[in-house]
Amino acid sequence: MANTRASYGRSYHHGDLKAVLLDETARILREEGEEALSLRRLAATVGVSRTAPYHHFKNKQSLLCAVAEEGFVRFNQAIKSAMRKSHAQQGREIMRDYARAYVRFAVNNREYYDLMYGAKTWRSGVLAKSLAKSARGTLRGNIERLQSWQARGGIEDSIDVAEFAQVAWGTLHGISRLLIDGIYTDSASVRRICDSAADMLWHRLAQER
Amino acid sequence: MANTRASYGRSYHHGDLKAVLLDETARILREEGEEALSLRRLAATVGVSRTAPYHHFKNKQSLLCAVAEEGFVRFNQAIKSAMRKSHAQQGREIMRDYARAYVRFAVNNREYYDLMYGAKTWRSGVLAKSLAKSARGTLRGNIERLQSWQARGGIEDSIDVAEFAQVAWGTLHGISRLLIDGIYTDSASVRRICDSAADMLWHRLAQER
DNA sequence: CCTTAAACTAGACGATGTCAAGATAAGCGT
DNA sequence: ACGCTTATCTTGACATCGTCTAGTTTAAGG
Repeated sequence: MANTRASYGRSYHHGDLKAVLLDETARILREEGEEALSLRRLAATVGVSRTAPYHHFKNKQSLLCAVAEEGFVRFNQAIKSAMRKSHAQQGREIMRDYARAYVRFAVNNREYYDLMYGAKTWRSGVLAKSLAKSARGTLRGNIERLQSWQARGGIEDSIDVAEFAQVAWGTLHGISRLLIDGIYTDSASVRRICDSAADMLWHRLAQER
Repeated sequence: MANTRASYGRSYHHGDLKAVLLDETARILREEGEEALSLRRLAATVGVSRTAPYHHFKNKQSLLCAVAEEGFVRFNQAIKSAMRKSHAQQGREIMRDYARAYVRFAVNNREYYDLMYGAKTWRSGVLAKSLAKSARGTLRGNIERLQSWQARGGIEDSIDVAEFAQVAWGTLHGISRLLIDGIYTDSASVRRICDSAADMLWHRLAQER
């Protein structure tokens, strides 16, 4: 039902276990929350013994990291696709579309977003290497896009775009987290908050200090 | 050593268990991380049987919520104290001092901040009532301060201060989270990022769209 | 067809959160 | 001073969890 990737085989050798585990993990996280995810239950749901997952992932943490990595792929796709569809011309509109796409992804894919930027994921050390590459690749991409924009004269020279990119990231991340964690009172006004943040960011870019 | 609140009694009736549990929980979270916190170990450290804590807290979650609540108290104190000490006159400087104080608290008291705005805390339902009061009290206080400021002419009338307060909260929360979770590459430039964010927020307040 | 290695299973261990039932002692009215 | 009540603390027990070790099954390649 929720298996977008593969059907369950019935043989002793499952044939596709790794992919199915990734999908099912994401499903459980989305529908039942992090607390409800246990390797044993996961294995049982998928129809396999409790230790089978250990032949594909070193431990629970590394399974979660793999899911997170998939999250980064999906995130980059979502943003790229949103910006391709956008027919915004002015910077202000572009920024709004970006902010909306960012927050929309986070809210609609919280099971991935939680892992992508969760403390546990980032503090687990070893695994974080390829993760850090994914995440910092995204940030670096943003910075480079801003730099080339600045070179073409679209952004004031006095702006430190690296610093700006970090602030912008923080802003969108914070709004996303407050929404995901259910802390904002009125999640009805997401749109307005997003636009307001985007305008503020754009203002910062469009004029000197 | 780390017990700022009470000494351990030796009698059958501990005498001060609840307070000691709160302190020791915060200590473990700070020094060893969330993963390392188990009620059993906590009880053992404090010199009490494993089920003793259940006479003071319904379960693990409600212990954590109590710690979070203490976090809100400390947070409000920290901010108030910082703003009292600040001799900033212009809005820009005030905003900078506020941003610095906010992020500084989050980073220096991550064990509390994590709980205060952690998903688990907020999704645990029942307990959240008094928590929500604490948290939203803070937001409401900010909004009211901005409103009175606006009434006195310090802020453009066209600004929706409630909306602004939420964006500002998101921005500072996001920066704090990225720092706490170890996602920012260079946490050395915290100061610059904070100031940059503050300036951006102030800009938004100080001029019409 | 036989070997090798990948994929999977069963069993076991220690740790955890929490419930139920009992032990202790502090406080209070008499 | 004494007994009762009740808050506080303990031991025992259970289900669940992550993960290790040692075996079993099957796919694949020479």
